[in-house]
Amino acid sequence: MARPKFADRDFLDAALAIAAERGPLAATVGAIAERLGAPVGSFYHRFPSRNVLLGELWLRTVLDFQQGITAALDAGDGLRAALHTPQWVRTHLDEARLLLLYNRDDFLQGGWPEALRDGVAAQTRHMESGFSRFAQLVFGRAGRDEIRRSQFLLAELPVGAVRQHLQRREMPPPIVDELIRITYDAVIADYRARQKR
Amino acid sequence: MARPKFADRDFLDAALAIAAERGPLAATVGAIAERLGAPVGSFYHRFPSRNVLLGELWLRTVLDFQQGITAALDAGDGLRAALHTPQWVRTHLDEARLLLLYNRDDFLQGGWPEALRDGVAAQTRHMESGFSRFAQLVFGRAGRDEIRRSQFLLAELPVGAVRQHLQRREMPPPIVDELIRITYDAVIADYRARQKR
DNA sequence: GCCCTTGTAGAATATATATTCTAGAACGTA
DNA sequence: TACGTTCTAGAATATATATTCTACAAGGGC
Repeated sequence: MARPKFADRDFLDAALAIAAERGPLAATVGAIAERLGAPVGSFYHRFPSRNVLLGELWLRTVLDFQQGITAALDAGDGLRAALHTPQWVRTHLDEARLLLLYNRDDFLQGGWPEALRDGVAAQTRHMESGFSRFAQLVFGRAGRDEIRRSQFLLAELPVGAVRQHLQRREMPPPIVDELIRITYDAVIADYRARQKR
Repeated sequence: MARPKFADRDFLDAALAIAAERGPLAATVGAIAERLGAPVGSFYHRFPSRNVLLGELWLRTVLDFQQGITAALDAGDGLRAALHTPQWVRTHLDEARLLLLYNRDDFLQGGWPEALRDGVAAQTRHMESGFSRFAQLVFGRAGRDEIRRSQFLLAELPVGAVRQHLQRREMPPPIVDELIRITYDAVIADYRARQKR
């Protein structure tokens, strides 16, 4: 038995399942290895530390999530970008719990490992550029106020609307999309009305 | 030195400060005692366990928070109830971080202690009755759809709008109240429009 | 067939943290 | 003033968890 019996991927998936079920804290090295039937030695052959594993899991997840929003922005469809969150949550319940129910920094213990700093910084930039693009798209301008409204419509609003369902491990019902839609229209209409004054 | 040098309150306050600064996980018994200059023995004279301390801290905080919302509902002012969150956050930054940035069940480790179960259950009921009252007040009815909209306007929306500022430890700027107001009006207007059809 | 590389396997170790335990001090009271 | 209760004080203990270490096995290249 020397050729790979477990892949990096297996450990990441096991950690995801545990974190989604019982919170990131429960994703201990022991629990992950046990769920996979692997010895902890194998774990440390793949990952230098628990924090690196969790960090990579978080990054892989957030990248997948953001991809849908980016695609909607590429298509010039702001509303679809805002509605991406409930959509994605419906098909990625476990990943969504991990990503939307915990703060990035409480997810792993101690700080982010040096090795992933760049990845996190890149992700942050990508997110910020998303807000800018959204602002430009729906408000025609990306100043302080427009960016703030974009954060609200693209992130705070959809995540907020979806949270209680995630907590209960349920798929978000249609009313969630409806509330997002209503708010989306209202904030944009308000902005335009304000421009006239 | 035998008469009380430290009160229950002191431990709760120390725990709050640490939790607000570095997250609830950092509020270890050792850290709390150290911050206070108290020995851990004194801690265990007041509280049977760390979980009970954290639980009591959470309960005392949520009760204070809810009081303002209840008062607004008593006055029949739905918008003020929705705007209570940013208001309260401005004057209770530490408490707000603790309450709004973490899930109730991730806040303490393991489950809630038996001794506090009743308190938590009462709090849940109080919250639910708040949603009902709000629904009745602004929608004139408290059915499934009206309750869901109330949760959105009273909880998800204000908490979502305030979150990024809490994470940065900053007071929410006026735009937050503005966004809440806009959304509030829009969701209610939409509901009324829907009634006519 | 022999050896080297890559993993498996799981015991050993280090550390953090909650909790318990033993000693002793101060205040109020008889 | 002697005593008991209430706390302070901090050492001792138990446990969970990350991480390291040692042993060995299987497949591939020589």
